[in-house]
Parts: sequence; structure tokens; C-alpha cells
Amino acid sequence: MPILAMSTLPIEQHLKPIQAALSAHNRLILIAQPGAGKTTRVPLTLLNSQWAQGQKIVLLEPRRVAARLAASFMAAQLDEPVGKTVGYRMRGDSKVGPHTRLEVVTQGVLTRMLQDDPLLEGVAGIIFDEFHERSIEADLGLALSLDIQQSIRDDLRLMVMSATLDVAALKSVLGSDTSVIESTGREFPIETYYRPFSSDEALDTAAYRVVTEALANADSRDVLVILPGVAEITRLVQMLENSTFDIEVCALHGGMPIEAQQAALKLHETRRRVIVSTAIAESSVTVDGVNVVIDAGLERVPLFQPRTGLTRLTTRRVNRASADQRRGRAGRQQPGVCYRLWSQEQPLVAYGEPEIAQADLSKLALEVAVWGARSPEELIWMTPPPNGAWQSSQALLRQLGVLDAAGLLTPLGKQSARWPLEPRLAVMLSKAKSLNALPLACALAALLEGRERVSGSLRDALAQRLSQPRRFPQWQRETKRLMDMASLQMPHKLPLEPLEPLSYLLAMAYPDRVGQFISPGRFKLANGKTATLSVSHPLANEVFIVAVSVESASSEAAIYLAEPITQAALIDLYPATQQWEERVTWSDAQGKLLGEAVQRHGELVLASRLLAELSGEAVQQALLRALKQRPAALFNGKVKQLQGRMALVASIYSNVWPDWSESALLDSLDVWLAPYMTGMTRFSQIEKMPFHTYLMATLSWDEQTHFERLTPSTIMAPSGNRAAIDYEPCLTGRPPVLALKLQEAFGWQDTPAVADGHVPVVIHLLSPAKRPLQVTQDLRSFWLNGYPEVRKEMRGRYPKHPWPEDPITAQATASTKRR
DNA sequence: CTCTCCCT
Repeated sequence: MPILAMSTLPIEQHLKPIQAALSAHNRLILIAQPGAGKTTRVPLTLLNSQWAQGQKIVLLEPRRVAARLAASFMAAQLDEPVGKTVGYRMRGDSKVGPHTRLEVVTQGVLTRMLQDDPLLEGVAGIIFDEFHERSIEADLGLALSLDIQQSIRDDLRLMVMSATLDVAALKSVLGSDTSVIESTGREFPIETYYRPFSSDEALDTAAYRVVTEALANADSRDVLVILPGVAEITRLVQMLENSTFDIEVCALHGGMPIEAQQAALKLHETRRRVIVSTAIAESSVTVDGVNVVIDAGLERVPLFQPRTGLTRLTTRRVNRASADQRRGRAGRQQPGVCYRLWSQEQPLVAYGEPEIAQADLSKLALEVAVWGARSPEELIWMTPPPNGAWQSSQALLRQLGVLDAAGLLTPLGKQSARWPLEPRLAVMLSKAKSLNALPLACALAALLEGRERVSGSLRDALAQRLSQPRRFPQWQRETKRLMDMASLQMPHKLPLEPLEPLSYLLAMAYPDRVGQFISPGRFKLANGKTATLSVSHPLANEVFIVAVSVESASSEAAIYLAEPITQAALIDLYPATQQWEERVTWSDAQGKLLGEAVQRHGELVLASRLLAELSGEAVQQALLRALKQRPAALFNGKVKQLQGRMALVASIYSNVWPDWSESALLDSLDVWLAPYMTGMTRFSQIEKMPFHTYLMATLSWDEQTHFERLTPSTIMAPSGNRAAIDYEPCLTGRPPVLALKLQEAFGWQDTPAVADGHVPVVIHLLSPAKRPLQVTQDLRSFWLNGYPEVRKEMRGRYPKHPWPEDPITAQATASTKRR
């Protein structure tokens, strides 16, 4: 951004109102388009506010590059070095001093600040920049900050800066009365051309055609092409390199080493460049010299699949906000042109889904547990974590031993949360000490968390780095950092051997991805999913593997990275597998129950042997399982009556009576039914059991008496007959039903009621032919208003039955006039 | 046969 233009930045006119708003309120929304100058002008202005005196302001930036840049720009404005009034903090790099009052931090640092000091002492306010990007960590940061502000720090200022106009969503968390200040942005004019291509043309050839068109334009300088993925990039780069254009061609994507990425951002001295990039160029990096953008309008995004805990990559159309952001890249430094490889009529959704709605939430779930919240409902979210992904992350964290059965953080969890790694790798490091393999675990974690892509053999890749660390500077830095945290000195050369603990370490981090041989190249994973390696892969015939990097497809998953492991190691590692679990299954072929003892890990059976004799306990469990699969046998009419009665009673006298819902009863079969099953071996024996008797027996004698009084199963009609009350409707919240012949009800002035008179029954008055004549919960009104009409109609049809004029004083009867 | 970012 040219410094000369500073005084005319669009944000200038809003600085006073921003300052005024934050003096009066503790929350503010600032909407500003790129180029408004918000990132650098707003924080410095706020530093002079009364409420910030003697305290710090924290500015959250989503990326390291942006954080460093913002800090040095602001420091320069104050004519100071970075680290004096303005500083920054990020992983492995920080410049802050005793006088620093404005700290520019990246997301992980903010999370740690909040977790380590929930009072946020010395912090006057937090500014969330680029909040529209909606990363999980920014969402978490805001949720935790709001929690702090609401509970103990109402003086804490929170300001959300965003480029999108989706103010309604922001207000839903910050409060509808939060002020909104809007600033225009500034970019050079950009012409937009639409260049749709037909479905029989490949994306790369279409892109190639449009590159040709752009290069023919005399005004065009460097060209940025945005494609969905590496495969498309590689193909287009090849086509361009084989062409006769006098251009410099470079690829740009996150899988490239940092040095290569940086090289792709720099201007070439003499030649025009065509940069073929993923969405990384949309917001993460700025490519110099570009005034032409060619946008395929597609993005490839990982979608988390809660059922398997795997991620699936899908290619889809970008949202309008992204498309406009991509186009804006053509007008950062001068007027530009944008070619869109779709038609102007093509509809695009307005905004993208936030990351929290579609990503793996295990890291988030761990942070929420560290915060001390039992469930996400205890915090305020702009987009709450979806239930499926949340449950899946809870299950993984329990399997890793980070959470206990009640969902609370375990000691291992506390220890693991301190590693700056995803939960899987953090647990691996926390446990590595017990294997005497901490240095190796650090080296492995640095390799797996790093963004350089490892292909082929993980063992080879690790061995290569261990023997020549200097060739892999990024990996070496990360390894050193982790080893420092573990208080190990990085040896001049890491020990080459032994690499044996490698598979153990991986199995600690990926327990759900242990795979068992099905056929060459095909494995069943512990999460139940089938995953494949190519048949020629060296591990294709292993009995057990740990699949480290797996991408899910519709039916089967593809394994990119795996290591072999032995059965003995698995049994050694997973204590639960050491118990032989008796399993009884019904064999259709043999027509009998078969007993097996198995060592299970998730969906895998690591080992099994047939049992000659079945234990009573195992048979009982098999029968209970069968009953759960065929619950209709259990919930017969008599049981349903009891359930209905209990539902009615519980709805009036809550918390006193037990839960007899279907799910509660199925979950507690062990308690209330199993004791009566001793010696039973067949399902047919169970079906004949008087379940309702056993259910009643779970109540004490006093409770039974009370229960019978509240919900009598029959009621005495004026005719002297007992009529049964049907409580099944109570299961769905409706009142109980009493059906009886109309003539039996003569003399009943008011509707009879149950539950100490709280609930009048619904009376079905029947004709002599047992057809319902009237359904009423208000008998008195029926006698007065409805009965005369019914009488007129029925008297002729059933002359033998009494149809008195005054039913209230008439003698009730079950029979005809004269027997 | 692989989107992207981040952590005391």
C-alpha cells in the first residue's frame, strides 16, 4: 500500500466514530472492504482511547505473513522498531518488549492467551481482523472472548472487522444492539469477462485458451490463473511450458516448499509471468505485478465425514464472496481484467460455509474441554459445531484417552493440550516417553504436521531427514522446537536407529485407522471403512497396517501413507484388546448358537478361537442383543399400558418417577430383565416372559400402590361394570381413553378423571354395535347438547336399547330394556 | 494419487 495515500484512506473518516462507539459500548462491528486501511489505522487509533490506558490491545490476524506485515507497518508509522509499542507474537517467532501495547498475534497464540489467563489481565480489547474468513480458531477465539466479557470482564472491548456484509449473522452473536460502522474499500477498476466452456472441453484446455486471449491483450501484465487443485495446475503448467509464448510459468500451491512459494510471488525482471495457483492466491498470499486474473470458479475443499472420522475432498463452485475476492486480485496495484470461466447467468451462493460447519472438530473439542465447558452449548457460537462432527470428535478424543467416559479432560488430556499439535500427534508425544522414543516422536510429529507432502514410504522419508537434517530446514526447525518443549537438546544428528517404535507411535495417534488385510491392497479399518492401496504398493500384502493419511471416497477410501504393524504390537498397545471377549452368535448354517472368544479392536477382530462351551453370561448377553434387535417382542400391549401410565404420571409429577420410555428400558435390560433370564437358552423362552410383572417389580411396594391409585387400570361405570382405561395414548402425550357403551354411562354427571383428578379421561361412547357415537372429555356438555340429537337418530335403529330423555338421572345398564 | 491455515 503506497504510504503517500495514507491520508486519504477511506477508513480515515470513520476513525472518530469508531473510537466514540467503543468508548460507549464494549462491542463493535466494522465492515470494510479490502483496501480501506482498517488493519493498520484502526488499532493505532484505539490505542489512545481512555479505556485502553496502561493496557494492551490484541489484534488477531489469520496469517503469519499478514501479522508480521501489519506490525512492522504500524511500528514504522510510530517511527519505532517492531517490538517497542507495536509487536507481534506467533509460533516460533515473536517481537514484543516491556513497552508493547499493541500485540499482533496469530490464531493459535490468541487461543493460548485466553486459555492461560481467562481474566485477560492487562488486555483492554481484542480486534478480530478478517473475521469473514471464519476459521475454526477465529470462531473459537470470539466464543471464548465473549464468555470472558459476559462473566467477568464487561470492560473488555471486542471488535469484529469483516469484509462481508452479512451483518445479521454477526449481530446474532454480538447482540442486536451492537453498532455497525461501514467503510468503503478501494481498488482499481477491473473489467470482468465471462468465458464459459462446454462440458466436453477439459478445464485445463479452456484455461489455456483464455490465457492465450489474455496474453494477446497489450495492457496485460502478469497473469494469475486460479484452478481447484494441484493436478489441474500441473497439467496447465506443462501446456504453457510447451507453448511458444515468451513467458515465465510458475506453479503456486500450499504443498510446495516455502522457498518455492516465495519465488513464485516475485516479479521477473524482464519477462511476463503466468502464475498458476490454487486458492492460496485468493487471500493467503499477494502475487506482485498481477493485473489479469483467470478464475476457474472452482474450489476443492475437505469435508469431514463424522461416521468414519475421515475427510473427503470435493470440488465445487466457489461462493460469490470468494469469486469477488479472486477478481479483486487483479486490481491491487493498477486497473485490471478478470476472466471468469463460467457464464454470467451461473448462480453462485452468496457466502461460503464456515470451517466449523464442515471440518474435523477434534482440536476444537479439546480446547472446549480445556476451557472447562462440558458441551458446546455453554458457549455462544456464530455457527454452533454440528452435532455429528462434534460426537465424532468426542469419540476420537475418548479413544485417544484425552477425555474420559463422562467427557471430562483426563490427565493425559491436560498434558496433551500443551503441545502445539493436533490431538492425535499431541497424544503421541505425551505417550512417547513410555516407549523411550520422545526424540523420534518429535521428528515424526514435525514430519506429519508439516505441509510438505510425504509420498512413498513414511519410514524412508523419516530416515532420510534424520540422516540429512540440513536438507529439510522446515522439518528441522519444527523438530527442534518440539524437542525444546520436551526439554531435549536436539542432538547434532538425531539417532538413525532405532526406528522400531515408529509403528507403535503411529498406532497411538491413529487407533481408528488400523487396517486389517482383506485382499491384496484392500484393508478393513478399525472405523469400519474399507480402504485401498494400489495392488503394487509394497504394503499391499501386509496383515496389519496403520493408515496415516487416508482420503475418503464415496464407497472406499484411498490410503496415501501407511506403515506395517504386527498383531503383537497392537495387542500390546491397546489394553482393551487384551481381554478375550466372549461372543455368541447364531449360526444359520449350523442351526445353533456358536461361541467364540475374540480380541477386538474397533471393528477389527485381531484374533479369535472357538469356544467348546458357552458360559451362561455369554448366552444371556446374546439373547439380550437379540431382544434389542427385535424390540417388538418386548413392547407388547401390557408393557405399553404400563409405559403409558408411567408417562402420564411422570408428566405431572416429574423427577419422582422412573423413565420407562422405550430407549430407557432397552438400555437397562441388564438391570430389570436379565435376572429373570437365568438358564434360558432360546429366544422363544424370552418371548413368553411376563415383562410387565418384572417392570412393576422395579417399583417399591409403596410406589406400586401409589401408581395403581394414580393410574387405575379400570374404572367402575355407573352400570356397575368395570371398564378398562387405555393408557397407550399417553405415550404420545395425549390423555387416556375410556371406551364404553353409551347406556353404561347414564348417571355420570362429570367426566371421570385419573391422576388425583388432574387428567380427565377421553370417553368414547359406543353404540350397541360398538361403533363410537361420541368422543368427549366433557360428559356434562355432551348430555346437554349432543345427546338429544344422538338419541333421535339411534332410538329408531336400536329400539330394544334404552334412550331416556334425561340421561343423567336414568339407570345405567349394560343390557337391553327387557332381558 | 492431496484444499488451506494455525499452536506456550
